[in-house]
Amino acid sequence: MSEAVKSRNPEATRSAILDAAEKLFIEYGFGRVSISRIADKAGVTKSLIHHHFTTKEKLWNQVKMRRFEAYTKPQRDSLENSNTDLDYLDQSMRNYFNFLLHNRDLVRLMSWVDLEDDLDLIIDFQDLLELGTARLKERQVLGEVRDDLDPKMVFISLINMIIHWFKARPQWLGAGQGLPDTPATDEKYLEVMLKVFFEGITPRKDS
Amino acid sequence: MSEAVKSRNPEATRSAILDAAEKLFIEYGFGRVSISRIADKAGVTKSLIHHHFTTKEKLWNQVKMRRFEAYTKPQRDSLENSNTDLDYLDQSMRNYFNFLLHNRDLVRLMSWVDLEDDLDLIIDFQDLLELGTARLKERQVLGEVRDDLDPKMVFISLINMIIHWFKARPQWLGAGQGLPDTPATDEKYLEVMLKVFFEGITPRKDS
DNA sequence: GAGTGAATTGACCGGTCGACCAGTTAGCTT
DNA sequence: AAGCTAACTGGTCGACCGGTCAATTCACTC
Repeated sequence: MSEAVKSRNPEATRSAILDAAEKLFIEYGFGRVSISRIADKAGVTKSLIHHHFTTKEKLWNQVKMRRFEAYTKPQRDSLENSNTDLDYLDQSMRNYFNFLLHNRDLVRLMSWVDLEDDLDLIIDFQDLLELGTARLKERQVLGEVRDDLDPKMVFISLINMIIHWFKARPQWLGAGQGLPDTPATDEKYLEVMLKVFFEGITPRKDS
Repeated sequence: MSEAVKSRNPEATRSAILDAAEKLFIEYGFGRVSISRIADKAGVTKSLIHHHFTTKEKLWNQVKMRRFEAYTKPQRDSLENSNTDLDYLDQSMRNYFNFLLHNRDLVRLMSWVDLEDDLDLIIDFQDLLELGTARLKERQVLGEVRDDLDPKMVFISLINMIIHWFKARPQWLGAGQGLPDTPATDEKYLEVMLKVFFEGITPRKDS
């Protein structure tokens, strides 16, 4: 113990509890995780968790909030950025894809949240939807995007193609057979998806 | 009681239990549902559930199996069908979309299963992936589908666009604001998605 | 350095969990 | 009608659940 460690550090224990809870909740889901288990993993007494978070349900909320805020904020910033030509959109999608690739536990968390009905968290997604739609509309008036497509729906189907790749990834890659679980597979999906998407939204000159 | 009802009907009680368990598991997830609750809903004693299914985990497996078999079988039949021109593919996708639209609890069940790691169920999906890919390949050699696209990935992104619409539907439609929760919204998404998809996979003549 | 309030502890609560088991009952075979 | 097997019941088990509480310990202020 060369470092002088404060024997009391409420903020550190708080986040230690949140870290442990996050890992367990994401892995097993709220219902299958007990407070004692979280306490063990965090190296803390059960009562201390109740002291800091009152109830299991509230702890779960804090876990979700903390993680989602770190997610939606940079996402929103990115969408609010001014430059939105198609090359930039392409790059944004790649960024988003790679972000989820390296934050698969976040995707899992989103899946759990989908299955509950947490109204608080939905609002953030509405914001993102509005922003993304606005960006697509800008391109539409410039004639770079087919004008017979509702931009809102285009944005949603785009997001769906990306997110659901990671949500259902174990299913497609699973069981050894089928697709190999390598970065190359992710890359291949990304390329095909982008090709289909951009070819699909840009207007045709022929026929 | 005009009907003569057998006082013992093991097959009926079995499926009564399965029905009750299915509804509860799909709604709240495995971890949040207790055997007693299932017993109550099924109008049956707790012990009887253990008699028929031994353990809670095994009951959950039976629930999943029963529901997924009823799902994958017609799906496989449809994909094995001979006619596979693009119009037919279009119709298949509409059918699949509408099927999920009227079986949203099945989508929920799929979401729960995604979050666990049930290796048994994955195999069925592998089969469907192979079949769908083969169908797309047939069209590719005929020049109806761009040949720079990996058919496997095309099929996956197609499925992703459909399934994830229903998985994330509450999120997009939620909170009152945003998109209205009406059949018209589903219809609109379907149309945009199909337009983008077909435009995206067919070869261009220009440039 | 006395006092104060939050951090932390361990013991404990009633309730419910999944599972088990001994015993009863009904439907079938012969 | 006897006998057997599977369906079904009620009671009970120990473990663990989420949550509470009183008591202790520490870091800080004045």
